[in-house]
Amino acid sequence: MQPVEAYFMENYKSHCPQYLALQVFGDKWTLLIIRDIMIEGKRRFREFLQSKEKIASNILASRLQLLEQDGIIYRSKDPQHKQKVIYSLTEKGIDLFPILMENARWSLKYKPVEKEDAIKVQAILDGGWEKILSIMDDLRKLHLKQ
Amino acid sequence: MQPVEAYFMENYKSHCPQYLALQVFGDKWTLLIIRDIMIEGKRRFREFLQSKEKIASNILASRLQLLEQDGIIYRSKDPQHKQKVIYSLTEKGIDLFPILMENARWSLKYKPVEKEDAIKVQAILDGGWEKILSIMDDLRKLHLKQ
DNA sequence: ACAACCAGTTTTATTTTGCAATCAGTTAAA
DNA sequence: TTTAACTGATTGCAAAATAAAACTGGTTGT
Repeated sequence: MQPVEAYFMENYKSHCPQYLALQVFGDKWTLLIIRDIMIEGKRRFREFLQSKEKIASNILASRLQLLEQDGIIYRSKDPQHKQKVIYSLTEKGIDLFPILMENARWSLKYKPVEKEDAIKVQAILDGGWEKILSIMDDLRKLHLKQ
Repeated sequence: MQPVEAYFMENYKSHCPQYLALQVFGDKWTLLIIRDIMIEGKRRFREFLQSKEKIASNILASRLQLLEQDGIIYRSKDPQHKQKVIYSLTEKGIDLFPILMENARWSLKYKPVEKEDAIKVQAILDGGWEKILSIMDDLRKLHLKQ
């Protein structure tokens, strides 16, 4: 079996778009890590550990590894500090932003979202696709090496 | 503690919109059930069991129960067939449709989606919000009792 | 009466998660 | 130059969630 075929032949149970998406971020933590990168500006292991929801370090390590394997984030090392790692988004990762926004829209309507968050989200939603695309452009400038 | 306060005081780890959304559908199966109702038109326990991804009946039962508790679906009994149960979407459930569409948009771009599915999804995405809202209206006619 | 059908439940084994402690290497201060 | 603090993790263990298969009690059609 050739590599190219192998990619499309991966033993997925189905090739439904929902199923394929949930294989990547269908769990309690993955999108929270993406949120921490996109919204909170976090880039390092220790920063992710300090989120409100208190992810365990072994779970965090495994999720970061899966996200890297999936090509949603990439790791690079701080040249000044040899052991420091910086996590960045790829284009594929930045493209998850609209999903976060739809989640937020739904939560805003049906869940007890913190007032401060609600205001921020509403401002983006009011800006429509234009606003979302401009935020994604900002993320590109921050995360993609030219 | 009064009921109304109790709702807003639920012991969530945070009141971040992403976290609150993932508490409801942050797992491998929940959104696939919603997909089966919205896209495949499934309404009954046996139908959900027959999806391509082969959900186990105990998991299905637990997810349907959680979705009902969350007010995303409701159960009703077929008056003709006493033991038959019909699952329907609430407005809160129908409002998950845009999330499915954003998931699909992402998968379409980055994952090996089945061609037939890809064509259907693309047709909806080409229609923009107008198309999405009209599909949600169709779902309302089918699921919400007047 | 009997077989097929319905929505689940039970049982058991396996996998994943959560938590705390710990690790090896690197840097900064004394 | 020891020493302490910080870095991104890893390890061991218990608890919880999931998966697979068999099974249940009731209903319906023949």
